Amino acid sequence: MAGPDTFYITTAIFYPSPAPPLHSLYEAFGADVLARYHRLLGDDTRLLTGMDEHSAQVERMANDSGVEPKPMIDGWAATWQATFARFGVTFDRFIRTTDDDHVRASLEMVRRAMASGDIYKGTYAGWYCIGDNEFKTDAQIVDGRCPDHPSLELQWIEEENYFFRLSAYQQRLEALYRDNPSFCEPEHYRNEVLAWLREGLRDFSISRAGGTWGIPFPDDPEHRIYVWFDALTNYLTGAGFPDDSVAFDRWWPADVHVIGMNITRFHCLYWPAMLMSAGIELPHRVFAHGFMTLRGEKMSKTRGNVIDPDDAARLFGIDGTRYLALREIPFDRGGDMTEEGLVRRYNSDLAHDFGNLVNRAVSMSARYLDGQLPDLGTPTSADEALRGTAEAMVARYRDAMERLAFDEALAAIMELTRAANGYAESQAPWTLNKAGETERVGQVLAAMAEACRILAHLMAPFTPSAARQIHEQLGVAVSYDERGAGGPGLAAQLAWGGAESGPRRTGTATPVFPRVELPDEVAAS
RNA sequence: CGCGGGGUGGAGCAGUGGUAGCUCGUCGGGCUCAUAACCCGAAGGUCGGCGGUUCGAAUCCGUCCCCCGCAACCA
Repeated sequence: MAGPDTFYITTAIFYPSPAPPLHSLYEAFGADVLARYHRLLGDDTRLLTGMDEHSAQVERMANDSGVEPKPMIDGWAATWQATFARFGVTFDRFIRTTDDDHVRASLEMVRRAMASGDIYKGTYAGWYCIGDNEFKTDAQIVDGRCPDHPSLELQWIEEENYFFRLSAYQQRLEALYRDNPSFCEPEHYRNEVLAWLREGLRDFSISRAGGTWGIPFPDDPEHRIYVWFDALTNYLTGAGFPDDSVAFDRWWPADVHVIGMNITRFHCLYWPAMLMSAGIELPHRVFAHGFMTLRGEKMSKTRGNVIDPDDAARLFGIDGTRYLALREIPFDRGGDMTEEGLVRRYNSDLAHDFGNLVNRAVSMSARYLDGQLPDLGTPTSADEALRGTAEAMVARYRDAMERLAFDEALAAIMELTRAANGYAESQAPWTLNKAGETERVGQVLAAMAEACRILAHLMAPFTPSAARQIHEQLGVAVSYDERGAGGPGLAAQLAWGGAESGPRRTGTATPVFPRVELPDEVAAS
């Protein structure tokens, strides 16, 4: 491992809709925090996200509206990209499965599977709804009918399809999980995958006949490539496959695919088999995150309880929204949220504990020291204790970040924050100032500012613009860019008394996370 | 018996054999630098039920009950 390491992160590609709801952004937040963290570490980092555009639903919606699918989703994709960017998601590419290079990548993957003898023509049989123009699985059928078109008789249709020989990969996938169980994390979702593996793998259909929306199957234009060889392949396209071998060698294999827990079957069984068939290295790991619920209910369009991220941002700001999503909903298992809980968490963590800590340090520095912050000086035992807590929390944070345990990383931040507030209380610089002990006042405020400087670095992946504002108020010259790249490396920045600390002039104390009130209409609902 | 996850003080969680911890909330006190913030202390749990193993179980075994996810617009 010489030179800067590369780190390639992907999100799943999202199912098309006019604009992203908060629960889709949740996955992007997690991936972005990880990307920013790796940039801060000094890794050469790439974040890929995008949209899965070749769905029957898209074709149908376009037909219903009397428009072509492509122009319709061009607008949707533009909105998604703009929203992601607005919420600070620093993707390097927003891939669309209609992109030309992606079409080439998908075709190449099918060709390679064919060359390996893993594709054959078989019969796909099932109940077909002429209202949806799509096959329905048993579980989708209610009382023998399509729930969306109960007046129509389902048709039993047998169709010639191409199949991928997943069954041939049973032993190789078993070996994969035996030798490298962390390929799929966290463990509770891996257990489910292992259970599927024990049940035995069945070949899956990779084409659909008819239709014009989708990538034509190689040498058989009557068929379109069905979702798997189209969607999953995006991770390769995003790394340069198949045209740019220099980029591909650099980025592939991906370090982590961040996905939702509903698609582990495809990423943890189908995908590695497809890559084995194509003779391509496997990604290092697939990380499945849990889902967020609102007041105990799954978010869905039908229930009408999806959250518009801009509504959240109006109340909590972009940074606050990012923070709350990852703090309230443990990434590895999901969780429930309520409006009251979010407001309480925001005020408690960001406004009252963290924001207020920074505000106390900066305003006392201005008031007692005329903004001239001295060096840390010779530490007292209280100073040493604060430093010890800082070092312990940095270690805990880094361990948690490696595991994508963002809620734990944030808990470590809050523990250091509380320790710093306690330090302020016990050292009482306001009392020292009255007693004229100006040297000790400077030392205490320098220690508080040092804790804040480190805390802002730890917060930076989660709340990038707030972290920047805090560093400005502390008088710290940040050397990394808006995306978190180009700094001196996190190890140096996080050391107590390390890079970017020392004597300096502090700025004006301005609340970075103003307290918020629960809006009446939300409180009443 | 489809497959997974989970049931711990008011809420959300940690805790895989040996005095039950954390955050929020509640109550009391302190401080006054600060965003009516901060700090300290207290109350509150027979760890879903029953049975078993053990000197000793939230923690191991058995069984039962309940909730959630895996299939549907949806991450």
